[in-house]
Amino acid sequence: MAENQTVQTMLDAMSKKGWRITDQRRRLAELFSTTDEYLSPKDVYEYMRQKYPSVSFDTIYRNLRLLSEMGILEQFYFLDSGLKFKANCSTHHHHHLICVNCEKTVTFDYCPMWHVSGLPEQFDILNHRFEIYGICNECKTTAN
Amino acid sequence: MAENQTVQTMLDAMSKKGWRITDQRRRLAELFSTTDEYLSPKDVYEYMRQKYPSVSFDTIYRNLRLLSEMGILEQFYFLDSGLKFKANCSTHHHHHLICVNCEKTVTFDYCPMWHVSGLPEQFDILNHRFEIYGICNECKTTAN
DNA sequence: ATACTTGCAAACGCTTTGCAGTTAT
DNA sequence: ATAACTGCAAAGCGTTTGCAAGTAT
Repeated sequence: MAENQTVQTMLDAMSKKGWRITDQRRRLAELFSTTDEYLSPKDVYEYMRQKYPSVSFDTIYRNLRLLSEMGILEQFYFLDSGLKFKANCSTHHHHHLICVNCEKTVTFDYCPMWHVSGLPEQFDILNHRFEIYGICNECKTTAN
Repeated sequence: MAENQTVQTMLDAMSKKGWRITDQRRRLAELFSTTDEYLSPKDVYEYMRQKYPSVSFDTIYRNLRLLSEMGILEQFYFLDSGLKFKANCSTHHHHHLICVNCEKTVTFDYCPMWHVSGLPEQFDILNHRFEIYGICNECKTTAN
């Protein structure tokens, strides 16, 4: 996906932090650089298992956590399907439409902080979260 | 809290659904009608235990889930502290400032959907989420 | 050579379930 | 009276941990 980080960007970031580039981590980078949907640890496990049948869940979790901590991945907790991960959009500040059916995301540039008003003065703002949920075009037109 | 639902409102809603008003549920309603912070199942358990020492976690969970399903409570998953609950603000549409330290919420009326633009046409919007995170005045001025 | 990473197994915490006894309606 | 609710115990699930063997640097 055009917006995503490349495999090389991710691997470079890991190297810079002193982490080793193992086959599993390379494959993990490949996975997240080519999908813009949220993936559960189980999704990742299933994917990794295709190439590394003996991969274990704890390795998946460890790497997902490390990648999240260094900002390569972002986490999102879906109330009905639990914790999921996707590549962080590093290009520029933006927000997402999220399809509640397929969980695909679409980015848009509008930021509500441009216009927000009526906030209490004495509150130090650190960050914000704005997401719009709906049904994407494909899910509308596909019977499921 | 002025914005919250009253105990009676909650109990009426339960009765209307055919649920029975047990002592525990009354106390649960009391708890959520008088706090505007997010509470974890454990928080609720500790509170309930003061009056009903033999209360069990599964009863807490069952009632929290039921109250959430009927819209009396809303759930929120904090990535660092897990699932929490608070009374749903039934008064009118608004959004929240959330203090990342004490998790107290402050409401404000501005809604980003008033101004949002640049969205893909073919996406059916169902709902949205907008939250601002920061440090509230009390947490700023209190050393912790 | 060394420090990091992996897979295994076990533990952990949070949440749910089945069931028998109890309680609100 | 009866249908719903509770508490108990046990199970379930997702996630984390300790450790010995393996691997990238």
